[in-house]
Amino acid sequence: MATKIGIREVAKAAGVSVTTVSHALNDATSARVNQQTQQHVRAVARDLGYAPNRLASGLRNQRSQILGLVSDEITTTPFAGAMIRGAQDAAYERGYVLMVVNSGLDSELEKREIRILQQHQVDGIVYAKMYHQGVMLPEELDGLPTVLLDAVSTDASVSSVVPDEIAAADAAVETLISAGHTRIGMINNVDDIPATHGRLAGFHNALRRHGLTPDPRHITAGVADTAGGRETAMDLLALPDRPSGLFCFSDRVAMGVYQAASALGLRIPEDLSIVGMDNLELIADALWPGLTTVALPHYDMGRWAVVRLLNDIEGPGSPAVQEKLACPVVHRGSVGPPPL
Amino acid sequence: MATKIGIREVAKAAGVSVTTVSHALNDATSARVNQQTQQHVRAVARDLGYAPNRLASGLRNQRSQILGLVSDEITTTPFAGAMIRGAQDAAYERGYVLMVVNSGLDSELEKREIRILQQHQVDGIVYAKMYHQGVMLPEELDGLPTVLLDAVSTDASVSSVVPDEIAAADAAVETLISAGHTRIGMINNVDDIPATHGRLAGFHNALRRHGLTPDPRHITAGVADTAGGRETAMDLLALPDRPSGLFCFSDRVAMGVYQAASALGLRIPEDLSIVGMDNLELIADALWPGLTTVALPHYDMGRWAVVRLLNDIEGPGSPAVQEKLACPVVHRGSVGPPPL
DNA sequence: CACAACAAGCAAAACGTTTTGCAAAGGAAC
DNA sequence: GTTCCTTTGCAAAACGTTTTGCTTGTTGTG
Repeated sequence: MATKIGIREVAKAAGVSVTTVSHALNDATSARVNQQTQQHVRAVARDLGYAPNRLASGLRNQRSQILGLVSDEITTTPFAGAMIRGAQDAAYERGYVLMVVNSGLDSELEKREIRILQQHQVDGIVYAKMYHQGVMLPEELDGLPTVLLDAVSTDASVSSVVPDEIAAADAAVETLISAGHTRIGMINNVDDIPATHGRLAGFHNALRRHGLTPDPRHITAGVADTAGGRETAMDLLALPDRPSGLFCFSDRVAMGVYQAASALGLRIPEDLSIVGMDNLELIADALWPGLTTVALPHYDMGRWAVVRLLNDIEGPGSPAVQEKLACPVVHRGSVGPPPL
Repeated sequence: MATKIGIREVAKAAGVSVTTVSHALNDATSARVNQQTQQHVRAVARDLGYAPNRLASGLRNQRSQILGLVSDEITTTPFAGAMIRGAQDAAYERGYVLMVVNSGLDSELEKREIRILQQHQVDGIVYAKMYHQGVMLPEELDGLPTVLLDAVSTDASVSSVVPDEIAAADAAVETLISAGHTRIGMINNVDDIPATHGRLAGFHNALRRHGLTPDPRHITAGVADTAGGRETAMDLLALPDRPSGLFCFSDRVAMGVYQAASALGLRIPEDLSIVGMDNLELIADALWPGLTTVALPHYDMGRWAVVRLLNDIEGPGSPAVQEKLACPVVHRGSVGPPPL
């Protein structure tokens, strides 16, 4: 293998100094090099297949062009992938690269991993959670540009991005209302997390806007998985005046409702309309009929976080913002007009 | 903020030279520093909160302690997360960190991303695919230690790790046989990928070992998603001498079979036993009854790939190996004795 | 007592860039 | 023909480490 070619080799081959090569390649610095030489140097560099050593330039510039992404990743959902992909795409577009680290629930480990990222001189950190939650930032992040992804901080000095849970639930329920439903129920989660409260609020908002009053017995909650949804739905659907439309906390819960409906001999959407939430394609697309649901914008949140972080890094000073991203409704086949 | 503390500051504070600090901290180099001074230096370093700059040491050592992970990530499954987590855990244990990059199906983009990883001087690359496939390595990887994850290469000089599809399918079918089934069918995939052929082979192996001959009409194939599974199962289960046990190419297909069974009034597992494959918890755990299936060892594969890569990097010379990892059966409730 | 051997520590070079200050050459103005 | 810009280029310093000689004491051996 020929000796690794660095800027020196390029300089020699082009018959100029390394200074000139550097200037020619990073045209930024004012016209300190003539058009012709620049062209020439670039041609030579390309021919030689020169690729700058980013360790060296990072060292010199005090800029690594690396972003750290720390995540708890205890999830079995594909959400993590979408967020990371969004973040990575945005980073790529700006010439950065992502260093990914995950620590599960071990906060000691998390701290150690953050320190390692700092040793690698990351220019900033995306602190990601796999579901929308409130967090207290570990103090090792002090002084490092940071953006929260799918989480909000108790201290408001750091930017964050989360789904707009309220608007999302509102839109979900609106879908049922505009199909003609008036007796609408909800199966909520029992955990004390933002999604639980936000989605309930959105549910109420939509009904109120249309002058509908929900029957309290139609607003239930259970463990937010399929078994929980099934059990909760069994009771709810056994009611003599059961709702004709049901908003479910999540697609997994909705799947449980499908099972309960099937067990009770109810057809979807003829006898019961259902809207889920999350757009977990693995489930929403697989159910029969397809589940109408509202998508959590994981990819877009990942993107937003990195864009915001890079803006903070490259032009500091803008005040922190707490962003809520819109959640589009995805129509499939689980909503129809109410039975007569 | 106090001036960033580097090795110089530690040296000054400890009253020794930077050389001595370096030696004291990386005890590797033979006893060139006295026990006492070492202790002292370490204490000072800890008190000052010294953290080495890895850009600088990487530059000096020609070792970045960074591994690149390039993946196509077009998947909506949680598999990617498990693989990356496995890889990351293994990397962490050896003091390395992962730089993750994903390119979808765009091979031009992939090449550019690999070049960027090289600019960051990654010590090696894990080349990951999101489902088991054969690939041709992009030539930009020449000369860089590389391991394939969930893929095998046409050129056998690079190590790789994939699931043992044949053994996995064999174990799945064995589960049905040992429950007493003799009329066993399979719904396979139609794509020309290793999983398709491997799982079919495993199916035949298990039957043959027990002296069972499958009815050719019971071996079918369809698009490997839930709708495909449902349609294929509709025909298969309508047969007068339908199988009593069914091995499905994937959990998604199995979910389609559940739907078909429900539509035809067949109970699981009383009338029909089912084994899936993938252990897609989101589905296998949510189905009712739970789906017995065989797990793809994504986490372990991620780990294996990184361990192997680090061994190649730190002690080169061992011949490439094509590893197949075992896939454990996960028992839930979809297998029972055959109907009388 | 002379001399070697060794332990402990230091100064300086190197890794591959970017950037600052300086120098040479050319042209314009007087 | 001198002075003074402007343009173009270069040499050298710097970023924060690690490592290679080299120097100084100290101890041990004959």
